[in-house]
Amino acid sequence: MRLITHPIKRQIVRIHVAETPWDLAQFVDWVEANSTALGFDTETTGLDWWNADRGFRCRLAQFGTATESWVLPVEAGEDYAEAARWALRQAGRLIIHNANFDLHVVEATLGIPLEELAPKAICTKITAHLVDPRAVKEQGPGLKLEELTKHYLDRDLAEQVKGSMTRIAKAYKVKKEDIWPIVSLSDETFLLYAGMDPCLAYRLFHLLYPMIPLRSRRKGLFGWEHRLAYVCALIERTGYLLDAEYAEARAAELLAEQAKWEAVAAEFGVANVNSSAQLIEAFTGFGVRLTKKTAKGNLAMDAEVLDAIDHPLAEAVKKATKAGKWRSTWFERALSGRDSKGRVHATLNSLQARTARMSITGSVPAQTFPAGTGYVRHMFLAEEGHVTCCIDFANMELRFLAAESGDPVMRDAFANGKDLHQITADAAGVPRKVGKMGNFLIVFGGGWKALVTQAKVLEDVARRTIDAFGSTYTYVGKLADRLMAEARRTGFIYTSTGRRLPVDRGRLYAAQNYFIQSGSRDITARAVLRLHEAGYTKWMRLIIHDEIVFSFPKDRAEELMREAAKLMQFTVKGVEIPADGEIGDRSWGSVLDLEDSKH
DNA sequence: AATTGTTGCACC
DNA sequence: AAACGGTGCAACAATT
Repeated sequence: MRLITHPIKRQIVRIHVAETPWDLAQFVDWVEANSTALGFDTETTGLDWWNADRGFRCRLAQFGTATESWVLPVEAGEDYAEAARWALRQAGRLIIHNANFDLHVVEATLGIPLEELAPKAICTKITAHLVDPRAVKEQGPGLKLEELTKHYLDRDLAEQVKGSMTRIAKAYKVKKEDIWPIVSLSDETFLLYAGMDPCLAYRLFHLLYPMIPLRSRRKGLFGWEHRLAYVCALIERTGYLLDAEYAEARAAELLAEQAKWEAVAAEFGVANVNSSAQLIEAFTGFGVRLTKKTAKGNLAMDAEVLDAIDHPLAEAVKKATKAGKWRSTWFERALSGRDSKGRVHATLNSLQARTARMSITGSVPAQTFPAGTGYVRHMFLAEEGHVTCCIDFANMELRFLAAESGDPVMRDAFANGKDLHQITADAAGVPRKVGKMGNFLIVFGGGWKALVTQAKVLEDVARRTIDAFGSTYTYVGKLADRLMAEARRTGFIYTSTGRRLPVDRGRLYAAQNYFIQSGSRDITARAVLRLHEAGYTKWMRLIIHDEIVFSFPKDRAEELMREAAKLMQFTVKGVEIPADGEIGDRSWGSVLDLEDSKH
């Protein structure tokens, strides 16, 4: 056994590294003495846990308390893997940073199912988010283990740990992302880094849990965020069946399109259509006067600028960059993320944004798939004998606003099927489209200036629309005032689920948006939990803000859709937030085609 | 040569 | 008086 010692906050941590199977007897004694709760972490060859049948490996499994940890080289032999399995089952609680990842790793490489460990897992990322959801760039503590260590535990240690893998990668002369499969299991720095992590997670949990606001705990947020994360892990594990033939055909088609327009750009002397610098030079040379600036004060070269330029180069650039982006971001990304069974596994970050909104990352960045067309979504297939079904909430954010503000005009509009956008438009004497934009702008916390740029209307029209909103839905303003007053006084607002959200004092107007966005996310979250309890998880494929995508057996699809929509439907303070479903053929894209053909 | 910052664009 | 909220990813440019 090898012993490495290192302080956290001047308190020595003893890291035990098992080197022979004989060391495991001592590990067993230690686990038995500390089995109530153990910090846990793994070091792996990468992030692609779904590739355990073709190269993905778990290299180390680490267990820890506040002052001691054990590092088991599970890659080096079945004895270590068996000991790790035993300890995982022995522990009353497992404290893990970003638990879903390690639970996937354990299932895929050590064979303990999610179903067995998830109920006793505690995620420090969730815990930290309930205390303070802000990222570092928002002047918050952040949510990564290193960031949390720096903010809450030991600044110097965090800096050291942060740099350690970069230094090892340098020594091996490889990129940082390529170091994980090759770093030696006897590398002292790597073992220190690995052995420290479960101790950090253990300490963070004990420090942070009491800091979760009482109101959050009373509403059971800690528990249901963990159950939601578990459902997301199950959905991630199932993955989504990819139509590789379709994806490859589209990728090829887009590559040809891209090449065609790049050739046109080349004729005008632009070698790289993605280079703003080259384009600025070329257009300036043609005598085009560029004025729009970027955030940093440089000349902008975006779609708006290009749209205003009447020159064949502008057209070619737009077409070439779009084809290139769609090819690489959607089709090639999905194709390269396939597992051995042709499925792709998105990462569903169940508690991500400052407002708690979920994010979807990895090979299926589904939240940003082009809307209004099935072109990209066609590559995702329901199972054999199944059809795709999409159920989404109707006007969730505005209905939520109507409910929480209690505004009688808004409530009446929704209760009696009136056209809310038309009501706003009529009150301002503007077209319905402008009224609609105004309604959504209020949700975002925007003002008349934003309406000018977005709706391309004159200043007085924009002012009139915003004013009309205020005088028509008077209770909305009252809610905003209450939230801003709370934020000004305390720096926070509380949502109706007991979530505490920090509001920057210089951007108090954002309080209303946080309240609506977060409350809406929590409705979707609870809908997912209801669906899970009713046995729908095996059919769920993705959760996208206010929409859930399912793969239903074809012969029961109608019945399951009706039942699922009923489960999702929510009533907030007497206001219904209905959920409506659509059934397509096998591909997700077919659901959109169906909608198109109806209109 | 690898990492970090900037820009642009896809969405709710 | 006015205040556009929240994401992820690719490519290029600048920095280390």
